[in-house]
Amino acid sequence: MEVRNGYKKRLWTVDEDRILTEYVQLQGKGKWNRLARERGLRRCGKSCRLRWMNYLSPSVKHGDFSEEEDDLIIRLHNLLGNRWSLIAGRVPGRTDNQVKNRWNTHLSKKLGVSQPKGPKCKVSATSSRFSRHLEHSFNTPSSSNVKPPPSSTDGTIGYNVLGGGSDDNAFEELTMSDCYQNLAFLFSGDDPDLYAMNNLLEFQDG
DNA sequence: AATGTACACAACCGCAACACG
DNA sequence: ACGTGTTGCGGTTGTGTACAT
Repeated sequence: MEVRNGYKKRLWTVDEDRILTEYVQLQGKGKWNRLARERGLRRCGKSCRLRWMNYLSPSVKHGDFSEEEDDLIIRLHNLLGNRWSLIAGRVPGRTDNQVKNRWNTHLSKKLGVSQPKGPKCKVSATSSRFSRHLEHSFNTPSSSNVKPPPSSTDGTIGYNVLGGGSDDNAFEELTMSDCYQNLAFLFSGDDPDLYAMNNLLEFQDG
């Protein structure tokens, strides 16, 4: 087994889980590096954080995905691309890792979607940053990642500019009905990313 | 029963952004 | 303004297991 940076890649033991859980119950989340040092865990802080967020946290739902969850993920992915944390935020009890795994192992095959290749089309993480990204992208048509909006002569009103990476799928066209279908159930929330997307679609439409 | 293979999921990595002194 | 430590993200890879041969 490979050992890097003094840490092994291995599954968490019951004891390690217990130590981590006790620490979070006492000290709260955060300071993951300190936890690893103080409790003598041979894990890096990032590993501790991931274990808590993806598995030990009481808010994490375990077990099979329901059809409703699958459907939600598919629709969100259609709209947002590989923005797993944002998608996971709208699938109650599921983490970004779970959603990502679900997509990669089940849903992409089910839909016959090829895995993205080539240069990544990574969008900044936070909502506000993403909103700025969208704004910037459409103010600067020469941007390497985002094509300028085409003229709307074919019923296309929006583009999935957040796509998973390859040029082939990064700008998947969304028809009017696609967009409305996707957006209708999403805009009950107040996510600024989706608000930005809504503005984009209005811009396209107008 | 032993071995090989495919699949699902857990865990790690690199990077970028953020927080704070 | 800068440096350092921390957090969060998406992509990738290792591990365990079910199934086939």
